[in-house]
Amino acid sequence: MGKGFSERERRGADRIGRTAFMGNPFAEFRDECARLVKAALDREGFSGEEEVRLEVPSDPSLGELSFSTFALAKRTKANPRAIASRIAAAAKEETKRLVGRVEAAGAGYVNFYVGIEAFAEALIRSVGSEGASFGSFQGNGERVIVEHTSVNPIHPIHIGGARNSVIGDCLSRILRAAGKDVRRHFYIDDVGLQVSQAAYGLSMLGGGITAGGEHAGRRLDHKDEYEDEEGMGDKRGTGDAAKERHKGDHFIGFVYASTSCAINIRTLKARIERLKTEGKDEEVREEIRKLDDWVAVSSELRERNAETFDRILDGISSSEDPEREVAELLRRYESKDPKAVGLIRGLCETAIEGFRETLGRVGIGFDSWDWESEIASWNGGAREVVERLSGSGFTRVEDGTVVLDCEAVVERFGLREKYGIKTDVPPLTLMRSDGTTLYTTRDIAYTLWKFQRAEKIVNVISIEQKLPQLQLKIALHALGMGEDAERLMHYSYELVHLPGYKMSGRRGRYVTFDEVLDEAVHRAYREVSERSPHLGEEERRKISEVVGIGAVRYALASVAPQKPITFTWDRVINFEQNSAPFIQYAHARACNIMVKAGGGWKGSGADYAALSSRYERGLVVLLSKFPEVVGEAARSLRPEEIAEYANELASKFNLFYDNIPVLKAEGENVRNARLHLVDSTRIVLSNALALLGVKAPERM
RNA sequence: GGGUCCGUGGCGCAGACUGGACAGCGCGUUGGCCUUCUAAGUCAAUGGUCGAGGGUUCGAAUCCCUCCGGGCCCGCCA
Repeated sequence: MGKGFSERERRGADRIGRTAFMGNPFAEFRDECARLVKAALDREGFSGEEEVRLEVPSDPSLGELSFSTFALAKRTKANPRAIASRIAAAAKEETKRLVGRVEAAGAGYVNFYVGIEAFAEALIRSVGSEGASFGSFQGNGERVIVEHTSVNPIHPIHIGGARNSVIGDCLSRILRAAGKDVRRHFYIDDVGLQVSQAAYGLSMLGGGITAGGEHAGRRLDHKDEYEDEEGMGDKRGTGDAAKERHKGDHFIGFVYASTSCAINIRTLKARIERLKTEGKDEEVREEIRKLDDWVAVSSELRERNAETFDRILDGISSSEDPEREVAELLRRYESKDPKAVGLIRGLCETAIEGFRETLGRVGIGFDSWDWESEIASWNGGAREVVERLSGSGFTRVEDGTVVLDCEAVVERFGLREKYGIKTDVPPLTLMRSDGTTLYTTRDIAYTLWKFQRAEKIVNVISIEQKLPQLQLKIALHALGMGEDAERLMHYSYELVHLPGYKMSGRRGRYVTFDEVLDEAVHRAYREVSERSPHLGEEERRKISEVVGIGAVRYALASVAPQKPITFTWDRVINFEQNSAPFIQYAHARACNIMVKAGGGWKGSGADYAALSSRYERGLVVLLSKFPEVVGEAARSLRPEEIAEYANELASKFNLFYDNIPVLKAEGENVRNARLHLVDSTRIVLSNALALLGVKAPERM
């Protein structure tokens, strides 16, 4: 898309694309073309022109790169077509290495074609010698923290959170390939009001949700569930009853939804009574609508697990003031009261255990799990932020709360234009009247912590938090850390919607990542069994895991992050073209050829000049672009570019596969050249998939 | 209401930061291709006023302005 992030934010992402490459035949070809154009311009008397810009022609038959003469023609009042022919003619006089042909074409273009013999050999050498690291390069070792996922430990990771995880993980892989020293951080928001609410509900069940507790007793075996039922197509945002019984994060999600539901119903009822006595009919109707919504939620929840729901409901009904008790629990947790710590930490540990299981299954790991309580709360970090900001003169005290006047900071440091702010930035409440801190305050403390460990920070956080992330930067300026703010990026992405409604953790309405993965693997298994009945059961299971999970990862990584996604099973689990399985299949085909070829061909001669068909040329050229694609994806932080590249490469390979015989090629040296090409394709497909965190099976 | 992001064939997307040669791809629909390296493939046909209107430019899906439609945000939630 390219519009999602400002140029300022992109600069924050660094100019990785300009870093020196190890083996990069296409960059060499590009340099050679530029040199030819410059030399030709000099010969023809167009001296002192600025940097030569080359474009990729719209049609491969027009060459691999082209130079357009329109701008030059405009300046010199000459005919663009005539300039093009003069440049082409002059360029033909120069010595060339990777450039094969130069031609004038169209109304004013000079087209450059690779000389396939030299170029293919250069490419195949590079890929062969670099192998799995072809496409990645040495960077400056700059430390980058990528914070991603960071879902609240009060419900399982749903499909929206999964988008965050996959994007964050792909970004980490791509930045690492670009030579950054990447650390992946998960921020555990254990201090918030929501966690306290979940823990409060949990306390009504007498604790005990971890292994050995009453719910763990009904643990199901994963395998049983596999063949459980034909499909889960009718399950929509109602949770997964089986998972709720055996996976802690799912159970916590249920407890949290039940608690927030019970509290909301109770609060709304009280408010409606009060409004009625005050005769505010309009507002009464409004509140009744909200109540109706929550009553509907309550019956959904009750249907899932009546016993647990009723116990929570009873507990909350008999409480004098549940909202106050939740706030009290949070206050006690922030002051590290042992009982509160035991309760909340237990809940969080259980939830995180569930996250680890889910994320581990899709190959997502972290270098650091950062507890908000430890980094921002118990060590006084957030308190210190409040104090330092108070000393900055930009805060005021309102009704016992401490508030940061963001607008004043924006004015003082001239941030309006810098951050594209067109309206007033709302003030940020830093501290509640009961002395507890708010999320963004703790996030400021966390950010200071991160800057002690890295030069750059990328926060993968949904678009919903755009304003608080801006306020965070503003707060850094207020602290005199404006330069650090420049090295902090909010990498935002749009939400995943469900067809009828928005996902809501508080309402327990979400499609979990676990159920999507289960369903994907289930469908992949059916697919594999149908297509490859000759494979053994064990291998079919393995392949379906890789294929199903790859499909989900690809679906989430391949859509530009600033586009909202509406969840449908068919969309997230696709096995046809433009999917991970399509790419994996191309890889498996390439592997198959290599297996059948054996190893004897490697040392013998190869005729690279024979790789002259449009299929082979196209493949060679596309392979050679991989390093630049990686550099570009890293520069612009766009994993979807890798996805698209991999898809295009698979597509080009399929064309080659269907049109050009390899094992039955005529002539030993031609066969060898093609085998080199297939092997290079295999390696690059595998490297590209690796950047997306997708495994490349050798058979499917 | 204000801000912001998005709007490309029936559906889902790429192309936009960095303007260039007839706007690509998938799904769908219709019709072909497995005695040749895996048909999760491939070929052909079908289908688009690039939301609308202005402007800048030799040239605009791309840059600028206005408008229309949708997502998101505007809390002592996160």
